[in-house]
Amino acid sequence: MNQQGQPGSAIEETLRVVGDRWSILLVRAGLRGIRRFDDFCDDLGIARPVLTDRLRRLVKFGIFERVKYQDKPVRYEYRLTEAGLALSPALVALVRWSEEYSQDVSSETTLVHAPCGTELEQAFWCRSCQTTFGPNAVKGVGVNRES
Amino acid sequence: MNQQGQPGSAIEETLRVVGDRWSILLVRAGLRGIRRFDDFCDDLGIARPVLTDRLRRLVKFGIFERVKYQDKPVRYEYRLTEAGLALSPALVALVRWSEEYSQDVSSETTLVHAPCGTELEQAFWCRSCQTTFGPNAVKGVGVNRES
DNA sequence: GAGACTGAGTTCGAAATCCGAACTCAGTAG
DNA sequence: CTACTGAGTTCGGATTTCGAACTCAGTCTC
Repeated sequence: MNQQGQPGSAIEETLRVVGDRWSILLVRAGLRGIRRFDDFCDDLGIARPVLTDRLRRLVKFGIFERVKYQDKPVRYEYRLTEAGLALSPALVALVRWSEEYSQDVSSETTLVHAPCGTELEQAFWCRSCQTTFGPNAVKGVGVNRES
Repeated sequence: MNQQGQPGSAIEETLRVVGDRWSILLVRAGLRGIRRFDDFCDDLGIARPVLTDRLRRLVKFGIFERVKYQDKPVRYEYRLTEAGLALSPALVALVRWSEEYSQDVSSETTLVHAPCGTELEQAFWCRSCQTTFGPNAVKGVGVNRES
């Protein structure tokens, strides 16, 4: 799929799992506390067969886990794993982008620093330099073009 | 599409544009300096008709722009707009997640702080508190579950 | 103990997308 | 005149997606 033996297959792999219209929305729903099949279904308006498939895939890749939460009629629910929770920075970045650049929709500031209510910004942090910096100082996504 | 009149339609809108296997990869390619139709095609291994469609959509939503770069035979190329560049935090978050959690692939650390070479971390920044903080202190994605 | 209900899925056929391979079309180079 | 390039289009077949309806085990209500 990637012609030249370049690196970068990791995201391709990841996007194959998470790179569709629903998966990220499912993670977001998970973060909002939704756990049960029908609730995902109602909340997102996703078709049931698709939901079945996505959840199975997300479980397989360790983003959700299927947990029995009751015995009498055996019932399972889906919870975000640690790996799933770890997707939240990506989610936050997307939400922020949406608010800033997505046309049409009313862009209200919804993401804030909980303690103080200020709109948050996102930055990269270097623990050895003890500084924050922006995307231009990142090497590896590709800003180092070698064309 | 969203049953209850909840907020959060902004990301849905965004994911309808960017939430497929190729669009994010296209942005990443753009960041790596790729600009021309055939180069996108070769680099990603994407089918031509799909590439045509994706680029058109991304242009329509202001992520790429179609720029004439030569006259004799008129030729156009695709460049990331400011909005497109602004997707890089999301991309970085995804790459980082991939490196850390994606199974199988060799996870080499590819994202570093360019000046010093240290692996970067990602944080949220509050300009009024002048601090960085993690996802748990964010209000709005949903970490404030009310269950 | 018959009927309705619940949660978590399956099954179905129609509609939309995706794919690779081959084709187009304008302009250039030899 | 022929070959080549860049940027697409066209084609038919394969794969996904969809909504609506169905299943199935267990439970609750009378």
